[in-house]
Amino acid sequence: MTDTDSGSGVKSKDSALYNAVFDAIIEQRLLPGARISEQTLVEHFGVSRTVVRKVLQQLASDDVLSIEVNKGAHVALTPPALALDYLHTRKLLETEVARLAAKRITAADAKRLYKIHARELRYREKKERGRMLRMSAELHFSIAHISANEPLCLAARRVVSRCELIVAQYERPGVDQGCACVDHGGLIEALVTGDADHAARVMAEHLDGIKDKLQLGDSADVSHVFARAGVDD
Amino acid sequence: MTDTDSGSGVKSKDSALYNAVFDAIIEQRLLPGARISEQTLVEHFGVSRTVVRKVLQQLASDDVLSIEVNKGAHVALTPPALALDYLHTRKLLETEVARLAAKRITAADAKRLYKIHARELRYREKKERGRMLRMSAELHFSIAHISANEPLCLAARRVVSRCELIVAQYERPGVDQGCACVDHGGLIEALVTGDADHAARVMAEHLDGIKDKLQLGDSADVSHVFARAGVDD
DNA sequence: ACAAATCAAATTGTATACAATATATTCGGG
DNA sequence: CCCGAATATATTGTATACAATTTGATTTGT
Repeated sequence: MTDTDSGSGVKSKDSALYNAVFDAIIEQRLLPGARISEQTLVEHFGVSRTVVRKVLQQLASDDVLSIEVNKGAHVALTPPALALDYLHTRKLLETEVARLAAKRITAADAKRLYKIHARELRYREKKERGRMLRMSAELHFSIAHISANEPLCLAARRVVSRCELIVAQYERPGVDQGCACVDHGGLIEALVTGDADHAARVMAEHLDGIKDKLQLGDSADVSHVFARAGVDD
Repeated sequence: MTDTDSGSGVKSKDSALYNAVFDAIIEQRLLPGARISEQTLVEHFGVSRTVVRKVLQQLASDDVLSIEVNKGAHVALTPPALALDYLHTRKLLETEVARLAAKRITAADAKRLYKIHARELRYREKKERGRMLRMSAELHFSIAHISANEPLCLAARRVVSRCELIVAQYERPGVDQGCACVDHGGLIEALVTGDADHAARVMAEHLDGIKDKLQLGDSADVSHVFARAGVDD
């Protein structure tokens, strides 16, 4: 996202902090459930708690972290049932995003998308999983932006962000995962076609593909958390 | 909304302030564009600017007011093009809400909806327009709640709220307006049917009805602002 | 009298200080 | 040795103080 500033009262100083934390979360350097203390951010960024707290509130309203009273901020942790709701909502929003984007996409837009996709693939090569995920999200944000419907775009952004966390939480350990980012090429092609229904269909398939790679079936199963075993406490 | 507290770090003290401002906006005691100074809220509610500012941020993230740096908070003002985007997004979200709600609605849920609708009609009788609008919004919130999809519900809530402001801004002065709240009876009936597609269709028609009552056609037309004429420039 | 510049008041942004709560540690008992 | 209560530490919530910016009034010049 280029302009995190626009919209509601965010000074550029803040957005550095916002972006730093946001990126850390999306790139899985901070995993779901991880605590984020105010003090840490204060020391790391040299700003007062006032602005730290403001940014944390922002991130909470953007669905990537949750704040509990007197307990502080944690990277959002999503129970299986809620995860399904997010995936459902994401599909609703992003299929419509795809429809609108297909109708409005310009050559310049397409070029930007391909550029992001290229970067994504490059990080994939270099095994820089975090950066790859960041680019994947960026691609979805950019498509939402092209839809040129601000409220839809913002809603999509929230849901997409949270779904990145859901992937982090529920992805099958073994699976190459590839993030289904190979789909992205086809998705962009579908958009440039200009066929709204086709684009929506491809987006839907892409999202179904992501869902299928998750381990959400049996809600009680958290065994994969201890997958890299051998470690006794 | 019963529990504004849950979700992200809001202490009950705050939600009194939040609800007061939110209601004032929805009930059109504060019209789009109206300035909301921090000092005013501090004096009226006996809390510090810290919590006032926090609540204002919340309201901004809920799309009912906008905050500009160094200029403070204003009740959200929506340009015509953006209004159309909101109406479009609302339709997308609320038709899906209707679908899910139809599948999940219980007898108790239906009873609650009818109760709200009754109150709405009563305020309509008493010509208490503000309260009526509040109930109208409450009804839509409740339906969203029944859908039992949290992210969808929250997104719908934001968009519905903002659309109330859009109505306030663009409603034709003469038209009885009735808020199309007479539709609500039929909407509830459609939901209790349990037929998801039917419910979605009725919701869509309801929203189209609201849109038709607005003066959004020619984006450059702001003449109605000076409708109660006699005033030459 | 009107316009522009200057100054004063008010309002918002940020930092810090204090209060309340939660977490970690220590000490005592079983 | 382990468990629980009490205390100490750390962290969050709130209020206040100071800085920066904006807004409105006053003054000055033409």
